[in-house]
Parts: sequence; C-alpha cells; structure tokens
Amino acid sequence: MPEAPEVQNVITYLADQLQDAKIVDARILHPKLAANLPVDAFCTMLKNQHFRKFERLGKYLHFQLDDLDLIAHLRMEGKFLILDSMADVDALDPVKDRKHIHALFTLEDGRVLCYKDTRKFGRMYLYPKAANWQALPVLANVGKDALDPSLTAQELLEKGKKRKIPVKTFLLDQKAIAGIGNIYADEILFHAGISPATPACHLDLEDWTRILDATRALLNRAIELGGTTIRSFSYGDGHAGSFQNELAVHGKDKEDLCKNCQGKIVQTRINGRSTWYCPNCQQEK
DNA sequence: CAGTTCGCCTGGGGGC
DNA sequence: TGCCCCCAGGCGAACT
Repeated sequence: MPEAPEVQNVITYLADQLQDAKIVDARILHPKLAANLPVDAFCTMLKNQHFRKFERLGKYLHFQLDDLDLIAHLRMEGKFLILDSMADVDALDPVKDRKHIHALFTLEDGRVLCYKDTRKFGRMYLYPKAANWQALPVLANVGKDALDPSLTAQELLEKGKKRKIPVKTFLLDQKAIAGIGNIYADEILFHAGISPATPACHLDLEDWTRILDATRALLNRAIELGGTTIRSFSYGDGHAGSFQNELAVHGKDKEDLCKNCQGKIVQTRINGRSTWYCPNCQQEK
C-alpha cells in the first residue's frame, strides 16, 4: 500500500512526465472514483486544463490545474500509468489490466494518463482552485505531514498525551501525523526501540524524539530507494523500489531474526492490523 | 469526545 | 487440480 515514500515517488514521476500537459478528454469509468462530484461534471471540468503543480500531503496527491485543484488518494493499490496512445490502452490485457483502469485522461500530445485500481478503493476529488489547497474539505482530517520540517517531538507529545491508543495506532492516525501506513509504522517503532502496543500517553519527550528522528530517517531513505514494493503495491510502469530489502521487522517470518539482538521477530495484531516487532528490543512502557 | 466496528473491493492464498 | 472461503488494508460513517 502506498505510504508517503511511494506517493512521493509517484508525484515526482508524474511531475517529470506531465508538467504543463493539457487534458483534452477525460473519462471516468468507475463512478465512485469521482468522490465529490457527478462523473459528467468531473470530466467536463477537466477538459482543457493543464497540469501546473504536483504536490503531496500525507498519502494524498495534489495536482494544481489552471482553475482547479485535483486531489487523489491511491488507498491500497491505485496507480497511475502513462501510455503513449489510446491504441496502447486498447492493447492491454482485457482481464488483467484493462478492466481495472477506471479513469482515462487523454493529453494533447496523444498520451493517456490512466488510473488503475484493482480494488477500486482509490478516490479523486475536484475543486475550484483554492487559495490554500491544504485546507480543502477532503484534507480536513489530515494533520501535518510526517516529513514537515516544522513538526516537533513536543507537538507529538502534546497530541499523544490525550490518547490511550497503542502508539502504532497513533502513528496510523492521519490527523495526528500524515503519511505513515502499516509498513513504516512497524519500521519506525523498531528503530525507535518502542513497543507498538505502548499507549501513546505513556511516551515521554525523549521517546517522541526517537520516533520523529526514525520517521525522518526511514521515510527519506525509502524515498531515495524508490519506496517499498511488496505484495499488493507496485508502480504502474513495472519499475520497483528497493526499500523492502531494508525492512527490519515488517512482514518478516519465523526464520528471520532481529538485526540488533538476533532474537525472534514476533507477529501480532494491533487494532486489527498485522504488526511485527522485536519483543526484546521494543519493550513496553 | 475518544475509541471501536463496519463496509467498501478483489485477487490471492490456505484448506481440503 | 479445483473449489470455496476468508483475508488484507486506508479511511469515512456509524455506533458505543
């Protein structure tokens, strides 16, 4: 599932490919994808707009067009593909690929920006251009980005104080800190040496400092390596990231040992989410 | 208000 | 091999 590092790689790739590209035709094939407008209005509005800016907040992608803000969330396995022509779209395997393409944006140069999403969980939102896109309604429950330089351990301490939920659940709360998903939450807590089950309100400033430091180090490293491509998530064009090779705990099985203590990595469930950790290096408080 | 559960989806994996 | 069932997972809505 795409988290901040994967979304950052997607937005960087799209910026490289689509800067100032003009949409000449838009089609939405799965009505729920256009989450805040009827499909017809959504498609009509996109026509003749150019891609001007490409940004990310948490796991959301933001495209600034001439007169509109387009916001997308890939959820579990949404992906953007850029094909050279509509003929290439028609040439896709109808069952494996074509049926999972739910949006087609034809560009002036003939290329087609396709949105593909097997599980249909992803969503797109379209708004008249706002003075501050980060204040748009769809982002009302999104807090500071995990890589926002202004985010401090003190802020996390203040927020965490009021929460009895496990720290892992806190890290997954996009309002508390945006962009962390199940994979990086496990990795961050391993590197910070904190048990994922520890109630958020038990952590002190030093703990939050280690969490924030680990968050920055891991997310930046993952961005450098092109993100994590395992199981369900891959980029649309077939290229892969390589951060999965550096995962210390997430998704490990019984034979894999802790990098620090050579002890066994344990898999458990926290608030319904699969969770991996080293009980020896990550003691509960 | 904080926390928990449910529903959305589909392919893939486990069980037999 | 084939079939069935269940699970994964982010997020908002509904509920306690």
